[in-house]
Amino acid sequence: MENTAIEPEHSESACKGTLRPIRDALDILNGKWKLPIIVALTFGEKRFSEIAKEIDGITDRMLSKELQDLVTNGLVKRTVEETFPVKVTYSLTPHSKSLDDVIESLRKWGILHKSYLVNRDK
Amino acid sequence: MENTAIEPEHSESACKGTLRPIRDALDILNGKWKLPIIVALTFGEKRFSEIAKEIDGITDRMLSKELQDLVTNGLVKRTVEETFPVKVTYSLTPHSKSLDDVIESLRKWGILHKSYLVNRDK
DNA sequence: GATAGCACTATCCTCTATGATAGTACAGTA
DNA sequence: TACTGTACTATCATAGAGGATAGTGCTATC
Repeated sequence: MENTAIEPEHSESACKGTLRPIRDALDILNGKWKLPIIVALTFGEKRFSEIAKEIDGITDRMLSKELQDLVTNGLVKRTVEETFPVKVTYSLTPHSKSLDDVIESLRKWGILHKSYLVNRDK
Repeated sequence: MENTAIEPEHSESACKGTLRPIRDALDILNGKWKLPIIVALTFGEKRFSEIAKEIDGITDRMLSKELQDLVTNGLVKRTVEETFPVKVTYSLTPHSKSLDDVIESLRKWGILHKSYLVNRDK
């Protein structure tokens, strides 16, 4: 057993190295609503009910919870204007703007996938 | 009430138009494992157990199930070599290669997010 | 003969994401 | 006075994602 396919135990595989940041990203962006919420806010700051109106099917409960998550992770800023009644506004942070490429590539791929399905099913 | 902010009911908001393909994409790529599996296969075709080795934490059951999903959606090709014993190989399809941009942007953002966290917490 | 690898499948179980519904406190409007 | 809008929170329920464990039929290896 002098040379049973020596594994490079010192340097992990390139694959694992690539996988790590991707899994980190997915941990933050997981779920059905986080990216849609961020996308909605790329069109400008919005109030709670305005976001709800843009995203079909989301419930108040989900929107509230996901917004909190996003604020905690530094991806959304919550601003309260001390008027009567208070006005609450949500907007993107510089950090969430760095998601532009992710969003754009996902959008393009969504379109591509749809046309793929059309071609396949005919 | 002659002009109470007429909504453009004919043309939906730009926001909703952008959201649709993104939600389509997320529907296909959802879950913890699909993208990691595709990433693993970008490093070349692999056998079942080889994929399992690259992706920490995945169980056989999940890998099997997710691979089936991916094959169904045209994102992975399953090849059986009729040797003894049979050798099963998984590889990407041309269509899944169109995910390159998504994966690369996600990888970059994962790295960026990590350094964001480091800067924020100090 | 025992064990290990391969590519799975079958059960069972738990937990979390998501959904449905209702309620709150206040203000403005008809 | 009744209703609506705003920005939520609370409670309850459920489907399904995901995990743990074991088994299968075959072969190759110790």
